[in-house]
Amino acid sequence: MSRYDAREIERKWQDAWEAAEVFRARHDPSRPKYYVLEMFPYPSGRIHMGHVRNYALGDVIARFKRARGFNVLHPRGWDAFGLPAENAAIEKGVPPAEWTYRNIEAMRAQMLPLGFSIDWSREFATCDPEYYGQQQALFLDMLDAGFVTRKAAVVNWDPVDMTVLANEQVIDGKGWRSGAPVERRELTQWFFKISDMAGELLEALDGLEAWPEKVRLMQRNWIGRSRGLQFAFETEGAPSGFEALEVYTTRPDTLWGASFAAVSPEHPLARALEGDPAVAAFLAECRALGTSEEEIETAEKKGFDTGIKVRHPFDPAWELPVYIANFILMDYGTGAIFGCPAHDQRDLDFARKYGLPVIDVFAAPDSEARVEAEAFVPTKTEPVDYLRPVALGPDNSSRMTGEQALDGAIGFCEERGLGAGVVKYRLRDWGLSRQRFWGCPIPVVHCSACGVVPEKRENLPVRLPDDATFDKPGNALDHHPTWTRTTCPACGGAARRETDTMDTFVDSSWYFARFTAPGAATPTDAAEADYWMNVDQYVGGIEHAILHLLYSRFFARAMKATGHLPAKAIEPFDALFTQGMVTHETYSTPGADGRPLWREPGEVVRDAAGARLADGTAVEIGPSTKMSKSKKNVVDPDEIIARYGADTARWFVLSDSPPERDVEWTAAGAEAAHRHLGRVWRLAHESGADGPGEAEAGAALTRAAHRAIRDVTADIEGFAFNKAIARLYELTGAIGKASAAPADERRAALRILAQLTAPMTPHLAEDIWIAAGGTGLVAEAPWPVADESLLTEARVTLPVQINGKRRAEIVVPSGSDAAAVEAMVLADAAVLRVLNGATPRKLIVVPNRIVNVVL
RNA sequence: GCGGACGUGGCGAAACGGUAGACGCGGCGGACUUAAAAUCCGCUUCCUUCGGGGGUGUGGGUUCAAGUCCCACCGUCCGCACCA
Repeated sequence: MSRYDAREIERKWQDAWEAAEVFRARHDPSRPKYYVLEMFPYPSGRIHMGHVRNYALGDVIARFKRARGFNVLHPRGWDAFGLPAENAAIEKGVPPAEWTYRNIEAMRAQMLPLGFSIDWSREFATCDPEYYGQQQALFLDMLDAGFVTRKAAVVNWDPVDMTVLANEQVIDGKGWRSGAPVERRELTQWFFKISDMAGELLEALDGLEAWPEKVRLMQRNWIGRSRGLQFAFETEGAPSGFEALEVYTTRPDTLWGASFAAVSPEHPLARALEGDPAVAAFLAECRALGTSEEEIETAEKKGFDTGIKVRHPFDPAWELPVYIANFILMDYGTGAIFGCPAHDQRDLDFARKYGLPVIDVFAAPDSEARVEAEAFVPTKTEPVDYLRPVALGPDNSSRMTGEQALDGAIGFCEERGLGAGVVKYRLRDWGLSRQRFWGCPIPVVHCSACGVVPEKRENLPVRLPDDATFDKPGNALDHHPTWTRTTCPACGGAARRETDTMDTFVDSSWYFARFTAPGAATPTDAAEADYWMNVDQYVGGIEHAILHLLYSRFFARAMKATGHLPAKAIEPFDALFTQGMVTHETYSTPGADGRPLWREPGEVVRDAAGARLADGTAVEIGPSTKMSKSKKNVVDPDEIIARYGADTARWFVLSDSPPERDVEWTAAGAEAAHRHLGRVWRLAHESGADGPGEAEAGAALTRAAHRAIRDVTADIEGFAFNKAIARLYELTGAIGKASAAPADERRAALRILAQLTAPMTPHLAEDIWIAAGGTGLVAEAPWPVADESLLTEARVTLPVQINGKRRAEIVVPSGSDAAAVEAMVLADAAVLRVLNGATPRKLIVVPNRIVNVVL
């Protein structure tokens, strides 16, 4: 072999790793474990550069920790249930299981050449009956333990996917997957009672110090804690059963500014009035308006005066009208509010429209201004002057912050029995029922005699049928001729299976625990879970910042409560890293209809002057965006591996940007990465001069190698992989220039380079390790340790600033004390020239760094 | 509107409050070659009268010293939002 042949090298070392079972994770209590996990992929059929980056990042950590002496668990599986498989079944007639497993085969075949240090013996797919059967067992345990409930609920109905969506899966009023506007339907649904855990899930965020602050903040906002007053208005003229109207408010301090009350169109009171044709017409109008929050938000505020009155809690003689209003959400608080137009823009718009009074409760300090067109809504931490406080502030003044006023108002109302301070959360229960075929069947049966009955544990898994047909819309399980027929586990009579399957977020909420014992006959194995949990480092995309991570945190708690995880695992991910995307320039030529015609990078010839097609057509270069099929700015990992090898792809996605930021894939960058690896290969294989060499050059090289050990180690630990790579470029350059160094020292430096580069380019590292006289596998070699005595230079160059401007530099022995440095500075010719006879007022000497002369 | 992140050469980016621009891309020059490719070496923030002078979005401030800390503003991106 006379040049760098990535393909041959990579195949050879992958075989060697496999033969030695280097990456097989074995329970070994004598060694500290380290569990590194990347978010598992959906088997769409092809891997993309985003996968390569995600797994390259995780592999650096896994290989580094292994070299540092940890017993590393680095597994991979497949998030295999979901709609695309059913869509394929509908469109192409391929059974979902066949489509899915075929995709898994294809993607695994694409992944293996990348040489990730995965323990493939633990691989599973969530659609394996062995996995989802355990998930069913887990579900039954959670049902027994009270974490699951079944309730009639207004649900988000996706009319395209024909399924129910969790609130969390509705984005801007549209289904997160289909993008179709969501409709509202009432169904009986299965729920995980995650809202019961809202407070705990919120508080525990504080302990997740190795999570990005951004993710913790997003979860905090999602859980949405608020404190306020819940109280009941006494009603006048309401139907029987509605003598009181429960209201929740976060601003009880504005009660003196109340001018109306309003209920949601879905409020029971509104429904009770629906017999009135006018009410019915208004409610119909509200429903026709659409149900997305976005539509509700942008619609004109409309209300219907019910004629009912409520008494103001502070003054029974003061009556407020009760409206049904289209902007009140049933899901938040009690679905009923009081309106304070002066301090809420929605209420103000509403009051202006219906001629209701606007009563100022507070104003900016010392301001005479009163609310006109815009409501006055200061932050709750800002002090304001209360014109009519419910209670005075802490210092008996009417000037206080909203928070102080809130405390005072809650206290005032509680003392008089007018209401209670309560904490509410925005987080709602997690609806897990899906009316789809390709998911984990919910293991219960419906018996006409016994009602809803859990399936017996010994009958698990409740398997999906292999012979479903997809010629009708809706749930193929419902259409199956025999699958739904079963016997009741309680009475033995004829019964019908539940045909709802589970949200795929359930599958991904515990897979990390299953990896600790993928073959166990129970969901987890206590000893294995105790040894391997928690995930020490989780790596994935920011798009999962809320749903997947919140659900997993909930599941971990429920699994602890049901005996499936140890107490330490209630927060399953000790550290989280969210990586950026892989982007690429976009290329387009003018299309016939005036819209851009997107061009693949392969069609485009790019040079300094611009870009054009092979036939010379000018190509417009657009901004670099996430690689996507629609814009065709996609680079296929297969092609890159075929042309340059896996190490080049790995090196490039790690090298150019910090991992949390987006990285732009460029053809020139990939070329450069490959060129560098070729250079490393040549350095190891070209026959350097034998013989004694020059001791000084050897010493300098050895020092450079040990500095690289120190720096690369620190950079990897700090996730600064781009900086680690910069240090490796430097070390490579130093070896290349050290042709005069003794051969032994040169080879020692090459072995250090092999070890330091192994997390990024593991195949090439093995190759140069052997070439430089290493024994065994780098993948099994301990991480090198820097020799402290080699890290300091004998002399350092200190810049000398005069009044903060750099004017000279002096060379002093490393570690010189301040007095010695001062003397040298004051004797320096360049310094004396600038001083021009002046006497410095002060000399600041920062040892080994800098000197500043102050005049 | 609220919350957060960010703003540094032609580009991707470095920089415990201590020489701004490490490292890479691109560019320029050179070596090798009949030539090219490959490879290697050097230069590459801007201005400059070659002495220097300016420079990290803008304007202030703190400090011996500010890309870094503080205040205000401008811009970009992300998250949340008629949430009572």
